[in-house]
Amino acid sequence: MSDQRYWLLKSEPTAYSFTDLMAEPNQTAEWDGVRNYQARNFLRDEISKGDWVLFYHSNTNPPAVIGTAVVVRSGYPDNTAWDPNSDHPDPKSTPENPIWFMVDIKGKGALDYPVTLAQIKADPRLKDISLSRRPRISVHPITRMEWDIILEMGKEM
DNA sequence: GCCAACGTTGGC
DNA sequence: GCCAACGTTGGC
Repeated sequence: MSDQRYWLLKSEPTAYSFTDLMAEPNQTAEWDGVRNYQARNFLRDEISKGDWVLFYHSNTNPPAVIGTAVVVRSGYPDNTAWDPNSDHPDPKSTPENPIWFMVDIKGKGALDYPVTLAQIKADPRLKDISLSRRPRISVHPITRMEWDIILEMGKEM
């Protein structure tokens, strides 16, 4: 709790959108289905309750940060991995030896305006953002400065 | 829908 | 443990 951290989580809106999150009871949902080891390590080891989250829509036009959320439960085993009826079953992961982890997040609010990937890439202050440097990971740490800049951009036309 | 980037798998 | 083949992500 003492070390406030900031993250960017990607989701394909056709699979799960920010609107879906805000429609959940208490605007809270499990962030499950991550099946990438680097992202898993962040979820298991680093994301903590109370951390802030930028919710990013990927594989859509345009890709953009669309809202904010807060982590309400730190990393714990992703039980959808051993549910054969889930969208992302992985029989190698078991309750005794879980491979995959998830967190719970609570949606806070949409930005006034989405901040597009093009805007992020065009801003020299954001040239080092993990989103640009490490494509295809669904969990990115961001800095407080990057958080502030993107939220500010989300209030402007 | 194309395809670049990169992670994962599996033969050897 | 190397690395080619294959699969996936995700911008465009």
